[in-house]
Amino acid sequence: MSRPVEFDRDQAVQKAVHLFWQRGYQATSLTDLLDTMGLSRSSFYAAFGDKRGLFVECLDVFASRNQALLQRARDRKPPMAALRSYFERNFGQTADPDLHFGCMLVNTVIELAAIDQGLCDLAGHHLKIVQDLFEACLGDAGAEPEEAKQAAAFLMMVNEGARVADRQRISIPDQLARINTAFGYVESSIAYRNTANAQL
Amino acid sequence: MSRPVEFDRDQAVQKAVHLFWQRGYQATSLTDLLDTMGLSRSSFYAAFGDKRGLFVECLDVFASRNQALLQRARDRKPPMAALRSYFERNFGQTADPDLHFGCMLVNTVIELAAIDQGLCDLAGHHLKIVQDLFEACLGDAGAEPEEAKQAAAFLMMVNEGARVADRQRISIPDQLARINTAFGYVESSIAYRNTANAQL
DNA sequence: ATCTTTCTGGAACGGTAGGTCCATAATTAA
DNA sequence: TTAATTATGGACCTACCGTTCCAGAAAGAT
Repeated sequence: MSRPVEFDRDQAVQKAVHLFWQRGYQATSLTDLLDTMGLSRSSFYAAFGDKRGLFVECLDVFASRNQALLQRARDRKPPMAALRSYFERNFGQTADPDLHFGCMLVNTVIELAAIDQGLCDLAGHHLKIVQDLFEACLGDAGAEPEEAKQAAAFLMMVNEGARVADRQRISIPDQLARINTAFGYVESSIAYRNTANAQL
Repeated sequence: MSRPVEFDRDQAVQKAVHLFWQRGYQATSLTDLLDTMGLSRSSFYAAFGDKRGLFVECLDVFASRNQALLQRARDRKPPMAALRSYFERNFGQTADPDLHFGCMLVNTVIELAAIDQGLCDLAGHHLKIVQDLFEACLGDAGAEPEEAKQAAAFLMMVNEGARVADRQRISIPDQLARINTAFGYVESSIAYRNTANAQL
């Protein structure tokens, strides 16, 4: 009974993610969303509640895609290589400026810190999960627990910093060089620790 | 002849800086600004042109204060200590959450990247000047030119990353630990280079 | 074919945004 | 004291914001 929904919900959310990712929360108007998602006001409110509700859903989608990216690399490569590929893939992949929007989670934290604490905390929560993944990789790579925690926090700081430069359209070689510098530091630190332990 | 301006322009700009720093460009309404700065709409438009014009002025004020902070430290301390104090002062100074707004330049880059390229570029320009100051300090500390450039880019990435966490109200000890980790990496790298050179 | 249910497009809502304008108040020079 | 000039407060403007609502279109069940 009754008429079925005409639009593809998942696909509509994907497009919304792209828009929010690019322009942020405040600068994305409902009209922009409706045009991009290709549905009418009524359908929108019936399906998503309101703009903020859709944004929450988009944050979740973005975060789980992001986590899956790292998790898949972790399943397929040695731990440090997986970490590196996560960074390099996020930043060096393409020269198309239309794909350099930084990280939606980082963007959200910055834009909404003083505006909407709930959304900011949600984004922070997702970032924390990624940081935990960093820590797990570092543990796999032979870092001791305390060192893994410290290095993971450091890598998250690097990640966040890189995302800022990403939005400034830094050149890809410069970006990769910076990431390489950071990884060089971390790896030599772990290697040193491993060597020292081996000598005990 | 004629009636003089009643408000203190510099003081009004200071208050505007604080507001924009905290809330960003879009979320700060003209009404907010007028209330905080304590002047009327007419006076505002006569003195600053429009909201965007005031924001440009605020970016400049913020940037020059920021540069002066580092420059003064550089005049008074050894170069690496000056760098460190810049980071520690920006992040560890106070537990008052009302002072942890990150960096207005970083916030601007993130918020306005896809919205107002002119403002984003202006903020990026100011950040580049700070990065050049980093490079100069590292040169003073004995890093070779190429290494100084690389490490300065790295430190800017750290700076930007730290600002993101700052907006998430990360605890001060955690923040200082991350900064300490980053500086440990840089310093040991430079020290290693210096030692290796000495052995030639 | 009809009934029922649900989705859909678009008009309309109150609120607020940034910006303009003008009558009035305040000040200095003569 | 008066004339000239400029700052000021506040009403007003248009445009757009997110949201609500409703009449009507579309589709499944019988």
